[in-house]
Amino acid sequence: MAQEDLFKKIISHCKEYGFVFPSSEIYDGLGAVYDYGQYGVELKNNIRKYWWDSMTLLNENVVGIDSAIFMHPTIWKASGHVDAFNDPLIDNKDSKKRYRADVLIEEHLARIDDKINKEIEKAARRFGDAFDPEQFRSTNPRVQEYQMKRDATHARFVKALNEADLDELRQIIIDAEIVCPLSGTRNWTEVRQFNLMFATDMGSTADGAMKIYLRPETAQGIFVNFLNVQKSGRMKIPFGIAQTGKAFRNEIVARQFIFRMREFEQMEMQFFVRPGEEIEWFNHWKATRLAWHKALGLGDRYRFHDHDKLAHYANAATDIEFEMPFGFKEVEGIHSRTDFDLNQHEKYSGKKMQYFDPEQGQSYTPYVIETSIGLDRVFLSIIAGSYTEEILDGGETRTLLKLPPALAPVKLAILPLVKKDGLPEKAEEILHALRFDFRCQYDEKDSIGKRYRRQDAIGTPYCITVDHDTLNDNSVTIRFRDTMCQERAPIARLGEIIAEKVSMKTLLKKIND
RNA sequence: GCGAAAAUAGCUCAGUUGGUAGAGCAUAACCUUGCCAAGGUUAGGGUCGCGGGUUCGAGUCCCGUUUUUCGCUCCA
Repeated sequence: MAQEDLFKKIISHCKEYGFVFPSSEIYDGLGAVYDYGQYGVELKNNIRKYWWDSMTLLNENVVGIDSAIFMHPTIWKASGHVDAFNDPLIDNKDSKKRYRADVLIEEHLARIDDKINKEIEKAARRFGDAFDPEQFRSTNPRVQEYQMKRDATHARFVKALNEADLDELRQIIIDAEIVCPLSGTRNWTEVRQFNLMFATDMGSTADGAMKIYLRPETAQGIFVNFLNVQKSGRMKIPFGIAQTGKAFRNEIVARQFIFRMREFEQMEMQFFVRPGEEIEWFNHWKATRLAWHKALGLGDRYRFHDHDKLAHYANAATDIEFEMPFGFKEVEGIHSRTDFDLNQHEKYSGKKMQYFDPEQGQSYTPYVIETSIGLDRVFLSIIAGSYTEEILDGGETRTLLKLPPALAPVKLAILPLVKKDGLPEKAEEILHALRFDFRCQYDEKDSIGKRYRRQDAIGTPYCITVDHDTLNDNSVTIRFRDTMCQERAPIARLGEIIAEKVSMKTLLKKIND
């Protein structure tokens, strides 16, 4: 099956079986926003719990918080989001390529620098040892001309950036005769600003209303609470703070189903360490996080993608990528963020963001290892990794989700073989005993085979079938989703048998295997 | 945001040179049956994405718009 077809089938399956619906569908939908349905929400909640428990139960030095989506606007200046999420973009009408206007101008300036340097190198070869580059630079007419042009453009550029003057940015590109690297033409559109943060007003709309942003990441809620948690929890370095929650980005292009949404959920953990020990911990979390993914049993579909080009604050970064139907895609990022964030908040807030280390007898700003994972992306990876179409002996196709049992929305279906002879009553009796422990479904409609397939489609790992023998010996059959095999078991032992298979504990233990 | 393609029932899709809207599966009820999507009878569900235009008449032709997919672009 072509990968593209597979992706379409997965999207259809998600809608048809109540996992994911397009938002506001009866009003034509809302771009890149999706709702989770009755089974989707269970799966999503289970994934979140798996992550949360793996962080806060398996690491005694990791605790959780839940910070607000609204935060003080200065936080986003300190984090760099106000600047970095405001890209001035310009399109070339001929090549249809889009560029960042500021990058085009910076590249133009760099080309002038190259020309100047080449002139200097040429002169150096000509004049030999007696050559004074600085004197040449300040006297040679050609270099002077380049330099003047460069300085003039640079001055206008800086001014335009500071004043966010988009028309002036475009004018600089036109005046400097910058051409599209692809088409070679100067046929440019207007420069447009795309702010990737959603903004709203807090307080009255009269004077004094404050423009605030919906958080584009949950990490900053952790950084600003770093000292609150450390002091109130008597935490000692190294320690971590975990948080899950919604984040919002006004993506220019948001596509590929729930892979890139404008409203999405992150699961982030910031781990605070001693400066100098960050690479060791970076490697520790890299291994730990990959093990978490692999414990799901979706096969060898993960890989690391180390960043060659690091963000200005990072000294190591890697992604964990999953092989989606549309290629290997980032599901989780692991970054060594140095002390950048805490330093920034110290600078902007004026509050000391340091930790006194009793063992070292001194204060320092901790370094941070971040693990940042997209809940919706994990959801997609699990659906994509477990969606299976199986050709049976009869030539029929069976569609099933081979979900990890601990994450399955429904753990157990309880099915009377026939809708008479007291079997439904017996089945309901079993249902009422087990539903305190497991999400169960009762179904008596249609043939038993059809009911099995319905459960396969939503990934229910086990079906309990009540037959005529049940009435005599109080035993039932357990039918397994992946193999379609059946085993007979006494009703009294069902709870214990199923619990062992579907508990979060069983999944968590696999991380260390 | 640009370009291309698409949009008909919950899903997958037919729909002839323009002439009253169809199938399979799914859903619900009943009968029959009973271990892997069985059969029968019946029912519900679509102003054909939306808005204009051409026409006696538009699912079909034209324009606009929205949404989706693919490519470009962006991705802390």
